[in-house]
Amino acid sequence: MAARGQHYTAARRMVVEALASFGRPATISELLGGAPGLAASTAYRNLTVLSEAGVVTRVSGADEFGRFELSEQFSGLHHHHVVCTDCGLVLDTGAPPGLEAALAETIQATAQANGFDITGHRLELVGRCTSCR
Amino acid sequence: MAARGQHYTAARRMVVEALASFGRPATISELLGGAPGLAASTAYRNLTVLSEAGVVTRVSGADEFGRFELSEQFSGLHHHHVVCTDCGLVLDTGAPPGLEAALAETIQATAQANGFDITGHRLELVGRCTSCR
DNA sequence: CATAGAATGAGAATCATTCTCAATAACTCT
DNA sequence: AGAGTTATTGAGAATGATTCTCATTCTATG
Repeated sequence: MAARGQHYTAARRMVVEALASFGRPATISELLGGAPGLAASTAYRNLTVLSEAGVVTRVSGADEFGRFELSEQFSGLHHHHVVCTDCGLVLDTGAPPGLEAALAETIQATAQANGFDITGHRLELVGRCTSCR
Repeated sequence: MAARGQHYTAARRMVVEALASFGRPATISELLGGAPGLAASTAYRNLTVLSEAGVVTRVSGADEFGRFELSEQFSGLHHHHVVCTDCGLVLDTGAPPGLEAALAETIQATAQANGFDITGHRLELVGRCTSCR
């Protein structure tokens, strides 16, 4: 962060700590609820900054709200998401080794086929959560 | 479509044909460009209707624009996406059998762990496209 | 502690998307 | 084919999440 000429301020700490306490991708309004006194414009600005710095990752669910979570290098493990098509809830879920191995092969093949420089992947399992069923 | 008390009108045909001609997930503005004379409000409305009818699928890329494509049952094969983190371009890519098998197992396990009723999955390989490199 | 650059907050501005509503088109029934 | 009923359209207004503006306040460092 400092290496980018940026400060790790109180507002940014609030954002990071609020995200950490959720343990799943949070919307901006959830974030503002979990960080009292934080201005919306500051939250958006810092989410962008933190995202560029690689601290935070933007997640897209089933609805149109942007969701954010701590990047894998800060939150711990590589993981995927389960998305509810009804209410938009997003939860974290594990990444089994067998699946990751199959993904690695696919990525290799896809990179060659499309000329993309592939840096990561996102897997979302979509369905309906317990309360929407 | 008729079973839902809805008409397959000229405007809807335009949307479907424009999407078919793209061969990849298209944004609304791309769609409007490919369907001259179509009102934006009609395009949005019909995208919602067609999506509820299962003809069209909403895809989320790296940027905040909604993208749409024909559903798998109409376009042909099950597939995944490659997303460019710079320009937001989304392309279709294949779904190798080995990967799908690994996914099926993961889905099974995840459903049990989270209580979700999982109906599908989305895989996005993220990276940078040829022109953004 | 002074200074320069970075960050903040309140509100205005943007812009994709959704809504409203009067006019028009598409089906059904006879 | 014509009348009646319901669905659809289009233009613009309204909504709402996100971004921008700018004067003020903080941070780090000499």
